[in-house]
Amino acid sequence: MQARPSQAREKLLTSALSVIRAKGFSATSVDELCANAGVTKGAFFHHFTSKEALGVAAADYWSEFTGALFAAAPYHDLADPLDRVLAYIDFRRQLLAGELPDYTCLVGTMVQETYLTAPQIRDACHASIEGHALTLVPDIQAAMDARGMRDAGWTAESLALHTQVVLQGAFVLAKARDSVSVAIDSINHLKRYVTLLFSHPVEKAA
Amino acid sequence: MQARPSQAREKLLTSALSVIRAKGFSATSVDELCANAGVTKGAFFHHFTSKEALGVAAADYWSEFTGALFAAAPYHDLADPLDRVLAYIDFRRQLLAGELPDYTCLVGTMVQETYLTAPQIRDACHASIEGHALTLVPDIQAAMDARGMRDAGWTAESLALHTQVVLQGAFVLAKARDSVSVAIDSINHLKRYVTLLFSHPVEKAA
DNA sequence: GACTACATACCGACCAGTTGGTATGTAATT
DNA sequence: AATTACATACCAACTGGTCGGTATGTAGTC
Repeated sequence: MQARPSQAREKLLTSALSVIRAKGFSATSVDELCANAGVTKGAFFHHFTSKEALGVAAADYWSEFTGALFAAAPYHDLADPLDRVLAYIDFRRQLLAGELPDYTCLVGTMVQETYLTAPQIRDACHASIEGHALTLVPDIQAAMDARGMRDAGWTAESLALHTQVVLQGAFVLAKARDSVSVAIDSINHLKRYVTLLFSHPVEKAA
Repeated sequence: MQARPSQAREKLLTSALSVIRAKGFSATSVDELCANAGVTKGAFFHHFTSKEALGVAAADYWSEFTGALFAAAPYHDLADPLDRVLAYIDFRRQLLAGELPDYTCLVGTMVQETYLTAPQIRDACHASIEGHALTLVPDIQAAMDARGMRDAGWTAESLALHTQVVLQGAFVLAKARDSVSVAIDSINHLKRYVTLLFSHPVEKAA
């Protein structure tokens, strides 16, 4: 389909994932990205019309990457929907290995810098987070239905988003403390919350 | 005590709070900061040795600002420690008014960009978050002690940090969605969690 | 209270290096 | 020959930061 298969684009996107997660989007220069990827500036602007366009493409690339990662994860194999949700949380905790830039979230980092100045990047980050969160909704809803939780005062979607809130916040505090332990603690709190939600008798919404 | 009271420094710090929260630290230039504050570049570098030094000063300024805000907040007046913790969460939810840059956290935004490249800023951000979280520990601990919760499997400090995790994460998702509602939902989940933690019979740690 | 000595607060022109982006060329594939 | 995928050279604007200078104060001395 192409004269030469595009290697530069892939290399630039791969570099973008690591460099932007380490330094942030604004502080990452096009030159630095090119150097890290081992390509020239001409190649960069051949594949991306602007730095902002690369940001959008990087967020999309991140969505594909994480989509494949979680689709192949083992937590889907469990029979009970609540077990799957809890195993998802365990899986997220297991992912916290290596150095900070290796396990933090690209789109969570980018959206903080760009939500006002680059709406297209913000939208791509939003789609990435939202898309991932929505994969949890069917299991949460099934667990609620199995227990006849109708008027719980919260929705499956809001709990799915809350898991992402905890994870994003955990990354922020992990960066501030330069330590993963606070993130692990918070994920444990999250798992305890979900367990309590489904073990407690249903309370009437206020 | 001084020849002329330094107006430029104060104006620069005030500007820094709003501009950095809107655009991020890296994307905020010294020139822009000066223009926003109505001072010259000479004044900037008279008061701050570098842009990074301003970042540190802004984080410290933020700590003072928020310290005064929460010290004067009404949730301290309640008699029961658990009520104080829950009222703190309510207070945080009430603060989510106005536009996004008005209620988001300066140090949470800054630390994401600087945790690897500017350790001094990271440390100042860390101190700000940590210092605030620690103000919650005595009330949480008192609530635990009142219920004889010894081996709960979590500590007062970890729960205090978890509240900050939820808040920071809520800001991230609010920016991504350009909507405050997801933040409110997550704070409600947090309050529900704390309520459940203290209403549930103590479980043995695994 | 006038003079000296000095400190602080601020100004704005200027600098070298970097920024995102462009214009033009070339080599391989179809 | 046309298209794609790069490479090289280059640019105007902007970056953080410097520097000489000025205006305005305070403190001590006489």
